[in-house]
Amino acid sequence: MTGEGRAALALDDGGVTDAGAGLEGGASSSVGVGVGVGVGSGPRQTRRSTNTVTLTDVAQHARVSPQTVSRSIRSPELVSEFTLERVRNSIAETGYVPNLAASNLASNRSMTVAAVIPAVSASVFADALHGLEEVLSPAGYQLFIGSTDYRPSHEEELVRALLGRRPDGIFIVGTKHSPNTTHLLRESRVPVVEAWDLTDDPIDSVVGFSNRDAISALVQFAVTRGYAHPTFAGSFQTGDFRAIARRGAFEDSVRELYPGEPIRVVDSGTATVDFETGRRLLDETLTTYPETDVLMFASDVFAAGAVLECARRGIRIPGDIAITGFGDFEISRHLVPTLTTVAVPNRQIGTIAGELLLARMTHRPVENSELDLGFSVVARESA
Amino acid sequence: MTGEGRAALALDDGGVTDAGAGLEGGASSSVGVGVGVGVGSGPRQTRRSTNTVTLTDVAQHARVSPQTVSRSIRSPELVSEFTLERVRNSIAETGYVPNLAASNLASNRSMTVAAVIPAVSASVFADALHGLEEVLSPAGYQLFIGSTDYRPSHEEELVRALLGRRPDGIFIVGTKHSPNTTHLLRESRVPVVEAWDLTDDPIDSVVGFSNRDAISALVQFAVTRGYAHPTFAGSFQTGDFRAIARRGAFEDSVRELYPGEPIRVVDSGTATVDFETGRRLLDETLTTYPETDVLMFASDVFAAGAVLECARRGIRIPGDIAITGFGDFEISRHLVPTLTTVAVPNRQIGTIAGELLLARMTHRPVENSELDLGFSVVARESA
DNA sequence: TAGGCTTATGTTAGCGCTGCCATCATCATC
DNA sequence: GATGATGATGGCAGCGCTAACATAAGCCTA
Repeated sequence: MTGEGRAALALDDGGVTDAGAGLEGGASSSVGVGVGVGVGSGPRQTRRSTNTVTLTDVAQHARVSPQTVSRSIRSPELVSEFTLERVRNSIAETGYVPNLAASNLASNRSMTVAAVIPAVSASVFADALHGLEEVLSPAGYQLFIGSTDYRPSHEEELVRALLGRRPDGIFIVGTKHSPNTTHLLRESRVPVVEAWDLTDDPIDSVVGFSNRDAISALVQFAVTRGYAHPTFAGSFQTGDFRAIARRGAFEDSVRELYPGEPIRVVDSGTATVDFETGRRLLDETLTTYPETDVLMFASDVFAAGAVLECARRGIRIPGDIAITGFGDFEISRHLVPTLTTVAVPNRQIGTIAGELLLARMTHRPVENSELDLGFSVVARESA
Repeated sequence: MTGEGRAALALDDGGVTDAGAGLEGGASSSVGVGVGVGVGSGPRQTRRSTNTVTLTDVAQHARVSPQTVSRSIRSPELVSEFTLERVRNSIAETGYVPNLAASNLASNRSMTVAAVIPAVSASVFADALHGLEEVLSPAGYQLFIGSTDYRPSHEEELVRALLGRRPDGIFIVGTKHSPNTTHLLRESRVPVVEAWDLTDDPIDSVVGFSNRDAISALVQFAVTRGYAHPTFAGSFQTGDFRAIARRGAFEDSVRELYPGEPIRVVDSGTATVDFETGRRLLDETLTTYPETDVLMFASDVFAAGAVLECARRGIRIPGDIAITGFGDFEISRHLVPTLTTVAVPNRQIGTIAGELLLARMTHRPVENSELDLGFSVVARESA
């Protein structure tokens, strides 16, 4: 360890008080609107604490009615060229920033979409969010993100809080929710897209693929390649219904396709999805089920950790043991050996969900609101 | 390729119209509030389009005033046990979800924090977001996320839109912004934390580390280890000021520490930060600057791509060429060989920024609002 | 030139909530 | 028993904006 950067923490109580914000910047600001300073005669002093510029201020400055300013912003085609010009100048000169909370309240549209995901830092969901944003942002919608950390109890609380913001649409990962969550979402009358899995009983719309079928296909693949002793490894924490579905699919498939073969599953419990856990899962597999000839991981991340560990230990893949992953992350086609896995349309889940929501929110007809985006088994060197 | 999941797209106009949401769920809903359906005598029909339950509905149901319901939610300690109980029941029975837009408007606090980041899918920022959320969520704040895609023009537009939601705090990556963006943020009078770099002229607060010093330390490290011909590789697109700062630091350090040595930089331009680009950068380095004995990447992702490519080609690390990264991603300590890199407090940037914002938003005094969290060079096998 | 149509702007009344104050009952204090 | 302090609740107005209607001016047609 060379070079250690300076560090200087220290928060919470101390001497220096909050400063900084009150700098009263450049030339273009502050109309002469003397509100907020008890002007004397009025029946009661106004409540405006922050002396921000309002639509009315802009209207006065441009010598038009507030409504005209509102129109200039929301539907400029209804306003004459001349007036529009004046209003625009006033907006620039006053530094007006519309208060969307007020707009939301008055118009009953928030121009937001709420996204409920298990974890922001999981790249698969980040990809989907990216896709969502890509579609919604140009249409003027903003994304509200909440993460559940795979805790169903937290999900309900979160959904409740997000609904409080009156989003125009909701994107939620997973198709299994608590009864209350489902009820809340149904009652909200807001377009909802459930993602990442399929279900017979959607709240509204679904965009995903069958986690069960994907694993079945992978087991089928193992059969075709002649592997005799498959083991499944992953972390199956209570709230991660997709991982649990995959595990169930593995068990069923093995029963069906490997009659007589014992069902081997290695579970890391609540461990995070990272390379380290992949190594540990490999380790546990090798000691617990040394007969394993194909080790199927519930995520490419685990698989990658295992592949790297094998490289370190000199275990040959697929010679000594074959390895498969799930997700087709970018790393998988760069590993040595490259990783056999299941490709899943992460990004596309986001974009398609976004388009679906957009159609719903603008009351455009939607042909199909239960979309199976499919998956594909990607055969590479590791199996 | 085996097993191809079914797919069934098709959006936009078609026959079937929007259905689904209007299921009028379980037993516990709908008070007898006959609004929304022109009731006849009133001077004008009300505007309430969605017949959602309001605070007034709950109040009527509980036979108390709206104010008491509001209090029961926001400061229950002011309400008697008996009343509280009744109100809580009414809330549950009516399925009331508070409208936070109205609350925001009336109270002038939105209980939201806006986060402006270059890209959601970049794991470093996802980590910071995670940290932010971890701190803000328990305090009741929600996160509004906007991504700029490294386009400064987009940043301004985004900040404007986010300010429209009247966040109580703002987290923004980077310390270099357009004059307009800076002006907007200053004028907003909202606590702002700029992150991921340091600056002499912050808008308000800063939490980060010196990208320049980090690279200098790394070059210094290269000197100590006896490397003679360093090359820097990365993608330095226009809006990524941190990458550009690192590049500049590399150039300056080489001038200082390797007098007479030419400055070797390989630039992949606007290429995305992924393993593939890392491989290409390695390739370009080997052909353009074959004399390179230590190749320093602007990100661990590039470095990992290069390390894997070397494994494939049989290039020995650090024997034939030494490699360093930046960021200390999880993969770096699992690669073979493990990667020498610079550890940067991603997650911590988020948590510290969150605490800072929280202090500011609750008007607690803050001792130091310019925090250098430091970095550390992590020496591993690859160099 | 009256009547209707179109276009541009203004007026009014809330959207659902909370800040501020007023009110009223209860209790301790002198 | 009058006084004030305390606790619990209600009334009123207004946050900043927009839907819905009203109005005014210009234009066309017969």
